[in-house]
Amino acid sequence: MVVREDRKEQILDKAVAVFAEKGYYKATTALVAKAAGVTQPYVFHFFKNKEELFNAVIDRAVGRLYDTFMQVEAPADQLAESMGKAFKQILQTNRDVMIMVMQAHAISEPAIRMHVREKFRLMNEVFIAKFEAAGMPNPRAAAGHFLSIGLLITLSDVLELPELLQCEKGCI
Amino acid sequence: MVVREDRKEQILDKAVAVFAEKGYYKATTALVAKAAGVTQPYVFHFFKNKEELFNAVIDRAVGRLYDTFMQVEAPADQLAESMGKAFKQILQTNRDVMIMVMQAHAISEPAIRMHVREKFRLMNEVFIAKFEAAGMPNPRAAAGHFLSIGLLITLSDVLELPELLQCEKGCI
DNA sequence: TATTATTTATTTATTGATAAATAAATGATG
DNA sequence: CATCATTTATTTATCAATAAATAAATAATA
Repeated sequence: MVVREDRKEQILDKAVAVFAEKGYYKATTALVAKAAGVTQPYVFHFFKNKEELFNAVIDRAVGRLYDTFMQVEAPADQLAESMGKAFKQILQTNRDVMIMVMQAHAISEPAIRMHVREKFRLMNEVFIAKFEAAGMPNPRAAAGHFLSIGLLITLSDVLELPELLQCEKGCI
Repeated sequence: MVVREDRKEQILDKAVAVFAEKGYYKATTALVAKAAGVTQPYVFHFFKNKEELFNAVIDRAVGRLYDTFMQVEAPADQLAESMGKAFKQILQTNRDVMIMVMQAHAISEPAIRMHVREKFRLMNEVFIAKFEAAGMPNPRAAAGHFLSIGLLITLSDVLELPELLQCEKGCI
């Protein structure tokens, strides 16, 4: 027997990996439950439905990404590169989080779509602010480019095509 | 009554829109059938299963993208920009094709994943060759960057967040 | 402190819906 | 009438979600 909040955290914790590996539709609530060590119906004791579960997991995941990027400190001319490295670092330390967030826009469920949209809108705003504060010349362009790198890294990782990131001299 | 091949083409033709709008899992074979003006079970007369249908649709879609990019002619120093514009053009003229291809890697079905992987591997190769032939300095980097722009444009479009592409001076 | 009441955690069993896929029947046409 | 096109009817499987039941923990009270 575990107190409610702990159990909920535990489910959220384990769900990321399931959603990242299987994708929203193939990630059954039974699989999430199993990963968390509880029974399938019990998941619905904490989350109204599967969509709400997913959105809660997304909240945490985006929070993680957010924290990591906010920690990056570098002079304007190196910030973009440092942030890019942070992306690759996250892929190594928190792969599930990255994969899940960077593929979330492919889910057509309206409630999820709306939620994901808001997350990306916010992330973009935050990135622009950070790049701007660092005194970068084109913060909006940099933010967009930064996101696009995240998408490419994820694509490369998911499809197991490292050559997509491979370029001439050290690259990214 | 229509001859077999025509009907098959018709199904493939209509399926793109359904897959693009709904995503693989929410795009039921019934919806595809309805869009093509046939009954649901009849779809299986042309495709062994849903996965095969999807892969066939992807083949066509990638072919379209391929054709469009191959048509782009520009001197080395303007090629990247011209290709970027081609992306945006495709989004306007063949939105479904673009959306579908650029989100296909989020499908976890092994047979589809493998197929999509091969398509991207090939596209990347082709892009590199094109950039190289044009005499661009870093063809691999350019190809990767090019793909990443495609991903970002798609994200921006799907989430209805035009600001992700908005940057300081005209942009992309 | 022993006993009872009440809450909180969790499971088992079940339902209803959806969707892919198969098989059998019907219709058209050369 | 034989062949190809197409539909109707049906099966099977999967899964989210609900409901009912059990077990464990905590609180109340005598």
